[in-house]
Amino acid sequence: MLVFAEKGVDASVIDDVISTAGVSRGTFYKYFKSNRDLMVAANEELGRELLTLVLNRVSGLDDPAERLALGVRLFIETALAFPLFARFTRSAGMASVGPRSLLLDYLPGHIQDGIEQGRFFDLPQEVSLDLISGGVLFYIARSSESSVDPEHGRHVVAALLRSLGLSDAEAWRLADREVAPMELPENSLLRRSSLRYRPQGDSGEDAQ
Amino acid sequence: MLVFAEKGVDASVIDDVISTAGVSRGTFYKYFKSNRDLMVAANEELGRELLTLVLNRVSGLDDPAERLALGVRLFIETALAFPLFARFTRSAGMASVGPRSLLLDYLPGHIQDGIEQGRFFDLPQEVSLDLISGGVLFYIARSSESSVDPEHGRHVVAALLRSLGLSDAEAWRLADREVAPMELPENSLLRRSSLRYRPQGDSGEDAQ
Amino acid sequence: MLVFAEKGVDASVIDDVISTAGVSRGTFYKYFKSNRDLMVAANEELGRELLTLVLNRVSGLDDPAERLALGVRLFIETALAFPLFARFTRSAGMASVGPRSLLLDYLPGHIQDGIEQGRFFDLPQEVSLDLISGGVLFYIARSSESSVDPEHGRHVVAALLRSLGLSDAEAWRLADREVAPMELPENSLLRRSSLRYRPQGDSGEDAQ
Amino acid sequence: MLVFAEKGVDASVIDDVISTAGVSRGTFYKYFKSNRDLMVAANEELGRELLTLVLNRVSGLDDPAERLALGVRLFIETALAFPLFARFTRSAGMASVGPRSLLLDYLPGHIQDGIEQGRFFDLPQEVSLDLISGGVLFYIARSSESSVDPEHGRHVVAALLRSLGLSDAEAWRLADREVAPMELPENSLLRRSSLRYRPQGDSGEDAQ
DNA sequence: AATGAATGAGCCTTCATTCAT
DNA sequence: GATGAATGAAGGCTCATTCAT
Repeated sequence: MLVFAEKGVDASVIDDVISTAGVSRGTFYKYFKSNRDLMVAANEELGRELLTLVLNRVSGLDDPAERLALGVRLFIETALAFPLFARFTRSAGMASVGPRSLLLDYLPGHIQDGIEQGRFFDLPQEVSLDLISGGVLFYIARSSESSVDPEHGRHVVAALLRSLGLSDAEAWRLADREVAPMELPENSLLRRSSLRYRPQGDSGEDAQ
Repeated sequence: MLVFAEKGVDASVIDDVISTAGVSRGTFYKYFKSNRDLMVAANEELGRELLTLVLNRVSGLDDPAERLALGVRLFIETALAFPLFARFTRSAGMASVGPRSLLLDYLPGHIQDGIEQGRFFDLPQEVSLDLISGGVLFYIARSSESSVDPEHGRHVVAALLRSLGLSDAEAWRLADREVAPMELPENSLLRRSSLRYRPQGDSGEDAQ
Repeated sequence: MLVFAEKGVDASVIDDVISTAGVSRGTFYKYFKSNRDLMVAANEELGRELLTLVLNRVSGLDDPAERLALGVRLFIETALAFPLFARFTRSAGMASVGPRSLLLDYLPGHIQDGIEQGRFFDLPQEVSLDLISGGVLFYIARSSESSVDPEHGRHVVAALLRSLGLSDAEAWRLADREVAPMELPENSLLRRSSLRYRPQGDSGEDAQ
Repeated sequence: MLVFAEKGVDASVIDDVISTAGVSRGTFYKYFKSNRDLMVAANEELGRELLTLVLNRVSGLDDPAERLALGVRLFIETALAFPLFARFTRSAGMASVGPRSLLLDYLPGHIQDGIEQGRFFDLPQEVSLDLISGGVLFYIARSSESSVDPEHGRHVVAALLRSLGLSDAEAWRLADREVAPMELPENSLLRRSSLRYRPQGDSGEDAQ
């Protein structure tokens, strides 16, 4: 994560990876077939971690709109709390929201529920996903380039809820809730790597 | 554009560029300092082209919401009509919506007008931009990976308008208009390059 | 001369040459077959210039030791007075004292005379040339790297005369004379180019 | 050494170096950052080798003039005995006598001693160095271009001693001694590379 | 199981030289 | 006679990958 966040996913690496990991070339190849392999693995591991936590927090809620709102808020707040995560997400670019990603696992169910319960308009599923993924990713990416107003996360969520069909009042009611920060498990990948993270100046050069 | 669309911006090229362009190595370096230089130039040229056309179509309209709606629709429809454009946009990834991009030049004015005229909620400007840029980019990117229902462009626009504060009815009124396709000038970069474009199977490997 | 002095003879050039000369690529090739061609031409022209002047100054003297001493002093003093010349000489390296060079044209006759008149020991001609060329070149080269004590030119000449067989007293008598600076003709290559010369920091990188 | 001697230091190589060394491109860059890097390293290694041997031979002598004479003779004789060394030295040009070179490490001490003991005139140190370095380098360079009379090495040494202040008789007494050839250690860089050296015709093209 | 030296394909970049205008 | 766009050979350098130890 440290390397991908800093260099971008496509800027060559392996040497950086192994030196950052304190591991030999040979060892790297014992565990990963290629660089992208590692990136995919890291992405999946990270996704699994976050998804589990989000689902824990969300599973008790009846209202799909509330589940969706809270989930997206948690995602955004985690990105703000862990710049490494925001940076990694930006580097992974649209791949981070690709087929095997957290958001795409998490969202469709809640959206579908919302439509069935009449809380959301009957938008085509893909369109909803594009809007949410795109909006969230851009907001997070921006947060890793310049500092963003942390309150704006609520605006993002409210706007997304409105686009799905909620009234402004309703949208704000859900978006405005206080949200306790995620509690990462002791050995969490994100927690461990964030400990070593020292953000570098952003050249913007290799950004996606 | 042909090369960037096919290979992705970061899968290095130059050799492909010059053979596609039918130009020698030395000539390339006479005009561009690096590969990324070329990409930036192409992106800017393309942006200039489209922006000009969009502004022509939009400048007569009084309602900022209408201007925004039409502009975004035109952008989306152009991407669907010119797969090369969609593909290029996906390859350029978030860079295509970066600081010097079409959308960021086009949008802020209209959004601001809309807020001042009371048509839009008073969202933070950046949040609006994130939502629109992100949503549109994701929709276009998806259109270049698999085929999308061309009607969904209207859904995207309607949803964005709702998120900005329009009622559903109002949003649909604007999003549902018929839109005449863009008429690219004879010597347009996009038109000329599209003539040579034969979409390739998408490996997904290097996709952003 | 400006370019060769600055970049060194082997560091690639032509582009620098033509831009310094304010001349087009094509024009360059009309007059010179290659870069080295130009360098040889410049070296010859410069040599001719200096040789003419030295011979004028020296031809009236009967004593071959005196002729040699004055000639070498003039060469050295010119190098100190025209840093461009010193720099160029250093860049040309041993080539500047190569087969077609000033010194090799100038010296042998006087040395031979000196031997025949019993002023010099009967050293092998080549050995004398090595000592004089080598010593002078190194002194000049050093002067273009760091500043040297201008008085040391006399020491060089005195030492060379001693090595050829003169007594220390005799050597100093000849080496210590005041020497009027060379008067370069109006259109002299060296004078004209020196006008434009602004010494750059010496990296020492490409130095010979 | 083989490559530098043959091609000259500035006629770029790497490809020649690695094919001569029977080593891959990557391996080259594992050990040296650039071509010049390698050249510097070779020069230093060679210098270290010779300096060690010379010091061994010279350290027992009380008379600094004798030490200097023997050292220079050894240097010259080694160059004549190992044409590769002569050729390499010529190619390295003035760099071979540059700041980190053998001669500059070796000479100053003895010269200083000589002055203090009244054997040498009180020449400025740099001037002595210029004369000795320049004279010796030129003699060696010439030996690698055409064949030189091996006896002339003595003339060079005698002349240098005279220039430093010794009488002709004294100079010859020291310069004329028989000198046993240097005994290079088994694994000496110079010895090993000389084994593979087959001198090529000298085009003179790239000569320094 | 870990190591890291070695490999070489792949790409980038420069620059001498040509030649149509 | 002068120009400068175009060329492409020549070399530089990096980095993913292999493999003997």
